[in-house]
Amino acid sequence: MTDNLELKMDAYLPLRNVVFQTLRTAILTGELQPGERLMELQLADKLGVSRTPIREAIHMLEKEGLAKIVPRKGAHVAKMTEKDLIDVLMIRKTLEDLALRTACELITKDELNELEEAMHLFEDSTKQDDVVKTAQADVAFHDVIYKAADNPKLLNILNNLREQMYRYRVEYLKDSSIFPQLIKEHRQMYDAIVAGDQDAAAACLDKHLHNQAMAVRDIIREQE
Amino acid sequence: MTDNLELKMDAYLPLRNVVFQTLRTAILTGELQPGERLMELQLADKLGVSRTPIREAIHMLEKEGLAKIVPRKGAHVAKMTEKDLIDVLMIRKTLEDLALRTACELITKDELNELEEAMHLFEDSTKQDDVVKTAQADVAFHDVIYKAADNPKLLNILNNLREQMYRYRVEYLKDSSIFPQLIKEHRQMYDAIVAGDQDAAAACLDKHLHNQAMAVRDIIREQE
DNA sequence: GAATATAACTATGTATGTAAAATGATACAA
DNA sequence: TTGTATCATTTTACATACATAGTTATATTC
Repeated sequence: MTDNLELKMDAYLPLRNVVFQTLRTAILTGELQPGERLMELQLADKLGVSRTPIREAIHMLEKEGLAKIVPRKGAHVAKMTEKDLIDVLMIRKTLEDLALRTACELITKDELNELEEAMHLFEDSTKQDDVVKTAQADVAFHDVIYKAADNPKLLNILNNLREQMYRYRVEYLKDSSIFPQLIKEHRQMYDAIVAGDQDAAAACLDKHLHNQAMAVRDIIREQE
Repeated sequence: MTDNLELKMDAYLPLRNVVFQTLRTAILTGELQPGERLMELQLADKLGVSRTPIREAIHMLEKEGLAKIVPRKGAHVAKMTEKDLIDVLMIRKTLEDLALRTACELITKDELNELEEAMHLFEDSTKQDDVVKTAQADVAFHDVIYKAADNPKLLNILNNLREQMYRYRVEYLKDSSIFPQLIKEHRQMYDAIVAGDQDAAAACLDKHLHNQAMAVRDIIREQE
């Protein structure tokens, strides 16, 4: 485990949330790797807080599917097997399709502008060689779509499922040769949404997801 | 709030799990009603444990969508608005369809027998005038189907979504005049699965869900 | 040398004390 | 009567101490 976990005490938020964000980021960026143990005392020491907020943050991580808690044994960063990937993907495919189609129907002019902007921000980010930023911009693009579907519960589930895969995907995003493909897919999706063509948008999403899945699968296979 | 919450210390489980189960049951049976506050000290007193396991149990309830925690203000039993119902239903419809179709493909002989047994157990329970038992038998029937889909993540999400609605449904199940309809729907679904007819099963499920939705909607409207 | 028992240690589970925030009540002023 | 300020109370948030389960290492026995 890395030694440089540090709390950002920006705003006044409950400590558990700050700890949660800190650990979450560490997991998503690969600083804390799948399978790595999350020990309360150790983390409390490292972050300079007591065990209580650490405990609560770990429970929050479990809720997000990023950690696994085994009673009386402790917690570790959740690992993903190939079966897990298939399972998650099956659900994502179904729900992303639902979100996308709903968004096609409900999306407003303002949200379309937002989507266009998010698309451009993503394209810009790919030129800057900053993996984390690119990943965030990608998430932001899809988030605009999900939000347009106006179903917070759905948004929440999709974010959870996505996170579980995305932390395996950071590695893959370091290979900048895939950016043109991603940009193309985003543009196609945007165009289909503007045209209100649900089927076209859905087809595009399917391809997009498939590509992600292949990348994550390769990384999982390497680890096994 | 009722005064007769009591812990069942059956097995050796972490206290937080026991507390969680106790509170969960109380919410699902309506003993703790939507909107009712969940205060740590009060519950700790009532259940004869310290505040820590109560706190952790409440967080587990939040994860299940049964409680809502507001930082520095406390927790209460989650309330469902009509919009929430529509949102949840949209997701359930999609995912139950996925689970059912997958189950149609993967279900084994043994699981088919299990399903038939669960169906009969449900029918028996309706003759016994025990609402809780009937509700459980209904859940058990659908669980067999979900389990056959062999996707634990999907099972988990579906259970969560179902729970959020089911606690509103207990009232409705007290009206025994609806039992014949439910029994018929279960039988149709069973037959369709045995025949491997995905579309027929899905159509049946859709009707089943629709009926549930109407019942829950009425109860939500009454409360508003 | 292998196997089992036991003891030391580590990490989680639970209880409790203290601090800080939010709420509600009461008093006073406009 | 309404609005504001202050204070008491309630409740959560965090820290810490103690209890117990689980793990590992060591010693003893066969």
